Formats: sequence, C-alpha cells, structure tokens
Amino acid sequence: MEVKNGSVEERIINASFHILEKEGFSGATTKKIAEKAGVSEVTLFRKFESKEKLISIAKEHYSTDFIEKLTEIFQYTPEISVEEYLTQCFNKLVNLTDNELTILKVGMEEVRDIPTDKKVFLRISETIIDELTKFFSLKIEQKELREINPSILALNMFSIMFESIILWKVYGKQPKYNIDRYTEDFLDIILNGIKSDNK
Amino acid sequence: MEVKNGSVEERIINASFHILEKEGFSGATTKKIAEKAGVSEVTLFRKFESKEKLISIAKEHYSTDFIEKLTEIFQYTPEISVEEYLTQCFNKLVNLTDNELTILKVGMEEVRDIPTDKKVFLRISETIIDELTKFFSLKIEQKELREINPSILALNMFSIMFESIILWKVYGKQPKYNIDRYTEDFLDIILNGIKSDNK
DNA sequence: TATGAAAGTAAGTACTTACTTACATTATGG
DNA sequence: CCATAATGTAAGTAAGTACTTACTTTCATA
Repeated sequence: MEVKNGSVEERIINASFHILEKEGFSGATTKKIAEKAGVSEVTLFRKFESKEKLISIAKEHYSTDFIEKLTEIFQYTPEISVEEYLTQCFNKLVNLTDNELTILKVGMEEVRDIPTDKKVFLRISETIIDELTKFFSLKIEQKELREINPSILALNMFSIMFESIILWKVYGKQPKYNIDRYTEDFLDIILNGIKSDNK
Repeated sequence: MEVKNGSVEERIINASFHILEKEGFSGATTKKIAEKAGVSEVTLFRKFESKEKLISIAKEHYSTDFIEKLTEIFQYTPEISVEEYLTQCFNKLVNLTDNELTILKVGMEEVRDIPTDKKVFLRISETIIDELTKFFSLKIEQKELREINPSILALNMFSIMFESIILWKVYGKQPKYNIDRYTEDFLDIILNGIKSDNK
C-alpha cells in the first residue's frame, strides 16, 4: 500500500497509531480515530476495509520506520572499538524520543493473536541481534574479543540494553543511576567479567 | 479479600485468569468467565462488584503466587558459588510450566492504565533484582567477585535471564541453542568478560 | 463552466457488553 | 422441617461498536 505524504490515508494512519498507543486495540474505536484524523468515519471505511487492517497497516508503517532507525543506530565501521560502539549505541537508544519509542510500547502488548513473524518486538530483537552478531564476529576476528559465541553475546547485549529501556520507558520504572554511570558500569562488567582476580 | 479453597469465588477467579490469558482484558467477557467457572453471570456479579475489580483481584492472586515461586528460585545459601547459583536459577526458570508463566504474559500487556506500583512486570523485576543484589553484595564481600556495582550487575543478570524467557515463552521466538549450552556460554561471558587476553 | 472524484451528513443495522431486576429453586444447618 | 442464604433463570436496559446505505456537498481540473 502506497501512502502519499499529507494524504488523507496518512492522516488516518497517524491518528490510528497515536490512539492505539493511548487506548490499546479495543479502546481505539473507529470513531475516535476518525475524529483525531479530522475525517468522517465513513471516509475511514472507504479508505480501509476494516479496523483490523487499518491498525495492522499503521503498525507495519511505524515499526518499519523504527527498525530503520535502529539499524542506523547499530551501524558500525570496522575500526570502532567495542567499548566505544556499545557506548554510542546505548546513548542513542536512550535519546530516542518517547514518540519514537511508542511502537515499542505497542509491540510489547502483542502477546497473542498475531502471527509470530509479524510481532513487532520479535522483528526488533532479530534486527538488533543480527547486527550485533556481525559486529562481535568481526571483533573476534580482529582479536579484540576472545573466542566466545558471538550470537549469544549479541543476545545478552540486546537484553541488557533493551530491558533497561523497556523497564524505564514502557513500564515506567524510575532508573536508579544516570546513564553515563550505568553505561560505564555495565560495560566494565561485560568487558572485564566479574570474577575477582585473586583466584 | 479472603478466598476459601474450592469456593465459588475461587472458581470464578481461576476462570477469569485463564480467559484473560487467552483473550486479553476486552476479550475476557463476563459471560465467558461465568461459563468457564460453571456459574451464572448473575452469581459472578453478586460476588464481584465489577469486571474490572474481578480481573484485578485475579491478577493480584496469581502474581503473588508467582512472585513467591520466584523468591524460592532465587534463594541462596552463603556457600554456593556464583556460577552454580546462576546456573540453578536459570534452569529452574526455564523449567517453570507454561501455566506458571501465564502471569508473565498477562503482565507484559500492562503498558497503560495501571498504576506503576501495581504493574506485575515491575513487581517481578524488583523482587528479583533485590534478591540478586543481596547475593552479589555477599559475593563481593567474600571476594569471589571483584568490586563492581552489585545492583547494576543484578539488573544485567535479570535482563539476560528474563529477556530470553520472555522472547521464548511470551513472544514465541524459537531458541537457537539448548539450555545447557546457552547457560554455559552466557556465564562464561559474564564471569570472565569478553576482552581478549593479549592486550 | 461542467464533470467526476472525494469527502461529508444522517440515519440505521445488527450485534455485543457490563450490569440489573424480579422471581423461582436448591441446599444447608439448627 | 423450616428459615435462610446461595444460586439459577429469564428477561431486560442502556450504551457502545464496526460497518453500511443513500444522499448531498465540495472542489479540482479539463
């Protein structure tokens, strides 16, 4: 489906998404969506054959955008050090606006009804884990990292970085430390391990 | 609210919860709940003043149970090694039945409307992180671990262990490795770090 | 200026939902 | 065995919801 900039379709899609975030699927009524988009409900149904399809188009639209943004964040050049790369990634993640993170919130709710390969959260996790796996493989090749399983490391790093963000931005947990302190400490843990030296 | 074993109230609460898992809040109609509980809808409303309160009682009930179970899993004796402890915890987590994990699925959906201090996922995370923080503090005191920030380490370990479980059991991602392999590898990473030695 | 597409208005359909009322039935314990 | 409490049945209420139909208005453009 091609959606032109500034078109009625686009306004409806945007409205759907913002109402979806605030009200959830069943709370996002076609009436509210039409109102927010500034069109009549009839127009909405002339453009989209059902509420279900509209919502799924809106999700698709926003999750594609978000995944693109994540892909940018996790891009790397071969020279960058692991520490620098991970610091940068995490800082950029934390600086995403609430608006940009909306899709994450919406994705966390998809615990049923949606086919596995369409679940936003799974698509996000796969994208990031793939990118991280490639990066860590390179760094193992370059001998900056020792011979560990790169895809398990990638899953761990994904977990650490995203779980903080999810707890904080999706579920509203107040963070205990400032970002710089937190980043420094978790990188120290991952880079150097936790065992004491005198053993 | 005291709910006696085998009482009508209990049957209604159980039914609510199982329908809630399969259908979500708006799909869990009082009609379905009553039917599943084997009572009439009228009885349901005589026992609980609204659907909303019923669901919140059911969630409270099941999340308290689950948190108790988690507390058991994360208990420790002062002698146990970090490696052994974390291995045991993760194995026990993975062996929780789908039924026991239902509340986690239900909790992941609570991205709005619910006051922060009642969100199931936040209560779970706080319980585990507290317990892990105490454990790691002890192990730092005992010099098994070096001087790192125990609560950041706890958050990291919580993230690694739970994110795998959530991806797998809540969102349906197929795991790439078997548990033993995975456990061994992520513990190696955390215990020994990832930097190559020759630097 | 005439035409056709896109939008709106008003009304309605068919269904579902949480919750209620009034009354009948069953079960239980003193 | 009888009074009382717990449950069921049947019906209904009031509101909402996705979606439709029929007709009118707006507006760009050829």
